[in-house]
Amino acid sequence: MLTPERHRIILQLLKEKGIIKIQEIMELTNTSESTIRRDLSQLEKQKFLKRIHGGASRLQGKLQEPSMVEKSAKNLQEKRMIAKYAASLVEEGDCIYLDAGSTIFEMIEFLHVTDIVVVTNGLMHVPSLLNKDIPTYTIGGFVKPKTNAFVGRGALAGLELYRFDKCFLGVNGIHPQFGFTTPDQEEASVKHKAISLAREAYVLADSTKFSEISFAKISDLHEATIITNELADGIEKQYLTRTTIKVVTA
Amino acid sequence: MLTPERHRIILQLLKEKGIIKIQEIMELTNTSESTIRRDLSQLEKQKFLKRIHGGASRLQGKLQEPSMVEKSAKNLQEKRMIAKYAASLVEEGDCIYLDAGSTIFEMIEFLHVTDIVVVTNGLMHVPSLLNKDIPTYTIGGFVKPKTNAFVGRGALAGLELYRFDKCFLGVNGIHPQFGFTTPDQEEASVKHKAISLAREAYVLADSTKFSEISFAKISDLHEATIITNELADGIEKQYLTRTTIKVVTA
DNA sequence: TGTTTTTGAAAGAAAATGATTGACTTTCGG
DNA sequence: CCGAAAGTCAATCATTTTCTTTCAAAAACA
Repeated sequence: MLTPERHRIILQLLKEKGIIKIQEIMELTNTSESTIRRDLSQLEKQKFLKRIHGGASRLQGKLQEPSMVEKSAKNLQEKRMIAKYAASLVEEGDCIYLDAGSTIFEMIEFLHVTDIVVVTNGLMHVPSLLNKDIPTYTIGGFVKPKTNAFVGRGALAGLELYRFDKCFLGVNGIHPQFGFTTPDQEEASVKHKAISLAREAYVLADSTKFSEISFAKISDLHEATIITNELADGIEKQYLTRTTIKVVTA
Repeated sequence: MLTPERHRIILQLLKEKGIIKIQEIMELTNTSESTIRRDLSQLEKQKFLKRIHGGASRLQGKLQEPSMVEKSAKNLQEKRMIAKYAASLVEEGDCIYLDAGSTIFEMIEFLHVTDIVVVTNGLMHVPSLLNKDIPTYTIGGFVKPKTNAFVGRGALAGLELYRFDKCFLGVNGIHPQFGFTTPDQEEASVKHKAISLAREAYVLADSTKFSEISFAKISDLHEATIITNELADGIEKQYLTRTTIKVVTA
């Protein structure tokens, strides 16, 4: 077994389980303890994981944003359901804004209308959009390394050039009092501005985002319609007086 | 078995499995280890795969492959020479502009300074720049499908936000009378504006571009220094009175 | 025919691996 | 709290595998 393959397996396991023991990896890869130790050392140096006594753990402190790859493996099914519904809202002739992030990314494959224009701040979205022959604009600005999102002054100025029929956003926290929040202040500014430039704004969020609060506020709840997969019991009331929620079920 | 056939098999295997060992390929193609190694080296140089200890692996940057892979290996060599020299002009602390296009793309791997800022209109350049931990800005705007370059009103507005120490451009035609030209008018506008925003402008062009005229004019020759690999006999005079040319030799 | 390109083999360099050693951590019973 | 047993760790070494370079034979080409 080649080294990169082992690394891939280790990261995959880590993504699924959060913590792994050296013993487990040894059995799965049929290699010696020494080799696994070396692997873990390398991966730690590259900031892919954190070594702990007896194995390794995912590095994802609460302060840290999960990177794009980690996110995309998690809750993929739910995300796709939500994304599919959101995509169905897009109508012929629309000009839409697609936020960066993996949930919004899933929307692209479900976009079956042909005569639309898309503006996005997600670098990763562009190839997929072009593949579908969708005219695509980006807002420009600083490229945030971890998420590949355009942010900053350039992004805000770029946004200012456009107006949208609909905008679709991802967020990290949804809270009745504190509204929509996300860890990065720069990204929050972009999202906020996007909402203000659209006739209709939609926030795509799986159920885990409810009652969460992140650092930077994007806007109040009433400024966007929430699309989610389920609502925890008893929390409906707090939200439904403040905004519209669409629950998508399989 | 012919070389292109082997290459096809290798790429096919790679697409299916993600990682392949040299041993496997040897058995499948009935050729020697040396030959496979040579194949892998070539394919790596053309950015089709990544060599790893024991075999090869698919390169995952989805953004980096698409239409850019249509370059002959010989032309690539010249481009890389030109690109390498251009990259050596970048100094610590510079803010530089990198035009879209494959020649400029080759510059990135030769950028060995750490404290620089890059602005680009090339979507494909961004992942490579981020890989090298270089702070990267894009100018935004419409994404031209064929070249993945940002163009149009949004791109011009995005450019306006920045000023550069140096800008590096690709062109299609260089002519003493008609100046620098390129087929797409929108791209010409962006290139023209980039030149006007930079203290020093450089045009990277292999020798085949000389005496060519394309549709849209970018600027006169004197507005940029030309970096090329060779000068056809007898044409020096026509150019050297009008601009500066740096000829890079192996 | 002579020239260039492609191929396979061989030698030494480099990298990856597994086992071993002694030091360090954790656990758990007293 | 202590100390011993069990588990884990970094460092090192010998072995194996893989890599690069070089050279000459074979093949393709003019």
